[in-house]
Amino acid sequence: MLVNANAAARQPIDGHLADLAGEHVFCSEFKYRKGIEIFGEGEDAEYVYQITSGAVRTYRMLPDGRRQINAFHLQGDMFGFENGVAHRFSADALVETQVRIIKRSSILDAMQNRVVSNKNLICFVTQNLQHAEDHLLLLGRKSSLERVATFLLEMDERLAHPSMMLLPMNRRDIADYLGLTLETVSRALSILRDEALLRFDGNTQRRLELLDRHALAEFDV
Amino acid sequence: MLVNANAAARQPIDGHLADLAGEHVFCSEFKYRKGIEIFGEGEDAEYVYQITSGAVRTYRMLPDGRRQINAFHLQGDMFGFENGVAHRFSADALVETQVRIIKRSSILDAMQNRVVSNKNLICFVTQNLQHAEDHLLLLGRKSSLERVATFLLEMDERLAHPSMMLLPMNRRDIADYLGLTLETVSRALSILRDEALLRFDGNTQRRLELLDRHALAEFDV
DNA sequence: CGCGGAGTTGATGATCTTCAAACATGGTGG
DNA sequence: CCACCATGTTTGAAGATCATCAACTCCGCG
Repeated sequence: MLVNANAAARQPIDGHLADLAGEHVFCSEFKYRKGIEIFGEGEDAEYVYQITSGAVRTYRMLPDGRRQINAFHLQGDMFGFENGVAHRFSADALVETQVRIIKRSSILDAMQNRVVSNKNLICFVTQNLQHAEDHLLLLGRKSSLERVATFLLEMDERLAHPSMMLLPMNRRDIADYLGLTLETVSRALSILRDEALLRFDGNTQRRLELLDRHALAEFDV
Repeated sequence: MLVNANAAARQPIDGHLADLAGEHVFCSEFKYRKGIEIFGEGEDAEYVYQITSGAVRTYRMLPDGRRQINAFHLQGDMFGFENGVAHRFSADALVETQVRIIKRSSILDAMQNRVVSNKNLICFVTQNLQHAEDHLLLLGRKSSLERVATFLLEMDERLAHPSMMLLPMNRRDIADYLGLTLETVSRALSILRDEALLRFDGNTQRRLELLDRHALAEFDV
């Protein structure tokens, strides 16, 4: 927060998770199959995670099954930071996903010994905060069309503006991220397609191309 | 907008802000009248703020006037932290408010010289993040009654469970915090009053007493 | 082939917003 | 001390948006 994160807004750290805690710390690589839980709400927050490939959703649930997805994490992103001893939300792999993990205690030790790159660590937490704050505006004040347009532009940017975008999540995940139902998301996408702002690749529903980013940005407010 | 405030004598402080930057840093005290802007979106993020008395709202606005309040800050809270050079939000005094301010650069220098309590700094950012994440769930997935009940319990806790609670914000502020309209907030409060979960003090609308915190917590999910 | 998961589309309904009116409150000045 | 006005709040009625329920299609896969 207090440090300048400038251009590399989406790049949490300079490359490797180990940089965060100096060269003294080991990382392990883990692989999760599609749909598998990486950690659950209430579990001990023992590790911090960085995605090397794949995609992850972090979310909270209400007792009656309502779910709010806080964020989708893609390649290079880190997640799992906690203040307390337990995770306050859950994380699942959206697709086959590979992660580096590092023990939280390693980072804490490293901090104690002043070998941590504090700037990077704080930048990362602040990025999560800024993303959450942007999302508050979306959830509190945007219409369904605006939410979907915002979502498409966010994914487009994070996937580096590919000509053909492959969404790693289904309609329900998008809906639970945007505070809508999957039907409303589907309807909004159909409207944007009918307005020629995007098109789907053949008969697929997850491979799509943004045809008019400028017009989408107007929807985005 | 520091021009509107009266500068008090420079003095060392104790409490969080001082912990953050060590004992070497000085703070000024400023006072803002009700409704006055403390800083605006896009302005240089030169200072960090801590409330000694009063209350502050931080918020973002869309071009057409829609507003989302991210948080209400009360006595002891800090706000105004940013990653970049500019504020990403605005902040106004809700009531007559006194704040301590410290130059961001002081904290940055202190970090450089390793005199900052890094743990505290990261904890602070993480606390903001956790509040935002809780609020995502509220905005994305809770009904109007649930939102208002959650809000009342949050204020109750932050004001240390007073027998009589004095809200420093009006209905519109509450609505813009909860992603509702002021009418919906008013209706929800009337329902909770009719159900004897709370009562207003006399004919006032901002002084109220929670009569059944347990029942409110059930609404809160 | 048939089955199940994912997505689309339509009809209906609930919740919340919008528009409007009435009332209360608190400060100001005659 | 009271009239007066701006601001804030409540309440009602009507309307819009989104959710729910349901039917159907498409595709992948055993």
